[in-house]
Amino acid sequence: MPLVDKLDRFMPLTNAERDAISSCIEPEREMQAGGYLVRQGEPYDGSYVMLDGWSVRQKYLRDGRRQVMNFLIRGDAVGFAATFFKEADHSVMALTDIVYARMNHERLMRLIADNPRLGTAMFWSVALEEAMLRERIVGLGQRSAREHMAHLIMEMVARQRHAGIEGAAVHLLPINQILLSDALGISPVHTNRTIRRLVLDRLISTSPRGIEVLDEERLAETGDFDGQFLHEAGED
Amino acid sequence: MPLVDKLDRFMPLTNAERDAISSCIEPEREMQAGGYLVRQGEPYDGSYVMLDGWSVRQKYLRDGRRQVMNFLIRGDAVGFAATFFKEADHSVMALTDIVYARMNHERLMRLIADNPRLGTAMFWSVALEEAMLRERIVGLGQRSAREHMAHLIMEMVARQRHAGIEGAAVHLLPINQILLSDALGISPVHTNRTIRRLVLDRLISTSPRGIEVLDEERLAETGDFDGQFLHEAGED
DNA sequence: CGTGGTGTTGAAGGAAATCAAGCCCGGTGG
DNA sequence: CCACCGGGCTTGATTTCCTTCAACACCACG
Repeated sequence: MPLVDKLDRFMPLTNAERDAISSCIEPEREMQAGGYLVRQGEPYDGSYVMLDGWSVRQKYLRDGRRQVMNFLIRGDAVGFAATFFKEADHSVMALTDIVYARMNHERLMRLIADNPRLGTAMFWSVALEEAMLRERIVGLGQRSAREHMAHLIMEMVARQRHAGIEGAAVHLLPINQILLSDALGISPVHTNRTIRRLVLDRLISTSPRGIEVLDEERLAETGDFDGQFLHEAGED
Repeated sequence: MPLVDKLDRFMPLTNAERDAISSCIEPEREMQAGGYLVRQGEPYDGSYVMLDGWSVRQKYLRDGRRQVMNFLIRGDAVGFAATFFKEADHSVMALTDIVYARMNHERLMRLIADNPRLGTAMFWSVALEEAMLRERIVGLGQRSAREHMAHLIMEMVARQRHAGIEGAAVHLLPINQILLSDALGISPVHTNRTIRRLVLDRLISTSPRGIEVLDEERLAETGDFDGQFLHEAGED
């Protein structure tokens, strides 16, 4: 199970622990691109795990502007900490057709109570999400469009790799330029120019299906990306 | 205890629960302005609660640029979820002389195991932190300097009010313009001009000690601030 | 009475937004 | 079959916001 694998990356779990978490995951469901896992302004319906496909976490302002917080892939949890809020302050929308599962929250909380190690692992997962938000803040606040874009692409490559998504699909992002511009906080036109320049410099290439990374090393360099913030290796 | 009061705002706690949490808080300590609770690149030393004064959560890039994530006041937890990381990806620095306390993390985790309601409350606190980070992302990505500044000031006013900091001090922020510029992701010069314009419009006033809010309603309006994201009222 | 940190303001330059036009391509319908 | 349409991508020209550079005022402090 993707979530179990993700936690295992941080803290090797016993088989019993793996089974325990898995037992909180309800049967798989599917959703079409454009569907919502969480709707801004409405109550949380529960918490979920992404099993396949891409989603986006985004927030609309009253006047229609949109900010993309993050992209979600296999193994990412949705609304785990936030279910306690009475209504969602942002949305989570399926970007492609996705496979996901509901988590039985009560059961999970009970398991955490019985096994503190699982609690630690879940807290780690929440802290990881926070670290990614902080990285987006740094990108938006301090980095130029070019740096920020390079950083975001590298982040997605690294996350997909961690999630065990390998092969040709690794580098392809199902993200169009409008979406990307709302993630980087810049206009679509400027997004396009920035992409073109990265292509010209042979750092990435584009195709109708998305962006492909050509030179990871130089892309990481231009984005000042080091992956440390993903806390790849666990503490112990 | 400020942390207890904060959790209590979300989910009314029994006296036993209040005592339980308080029992995890070690004796008060003090730190001078400029000291560090968490140092970027070094291991977490533990987790803390702010009891008085102001701190700032910030991250430095390799080339010296700095981004401020957030300001911390009474009742805010530091490093609660993140202690599990092997090293900190950001710093928390005392902005004024502060009073704080260490949390006994193991004991707290054990209490959470024994009382799921406490776990829920702690998760809520973490989710609240996340919500504030998301709001900073929206501000940096979509709002103009003027909107963002108005929003940030209103956020700090609301948070201080929630933390029970009343009276004349409510509106005064011990934040200089350089710090503010690193929070808003703009240059110090532009920060100054933006402040001046807010003063000219009689939304705020400045004094050697900081910023004072003159017209909360119009300031909230120009910042598109609604406070919903602070999830003031608990779910039930 | 210098000295350094902070705030303020003007002028010039640059990064990104906006406005505008045209392209490619897949879908749809006459 | 082809005309038409719309969504996404691309590029040029102009404008706006913000940065950078520079100078100076203020004040706490040694």
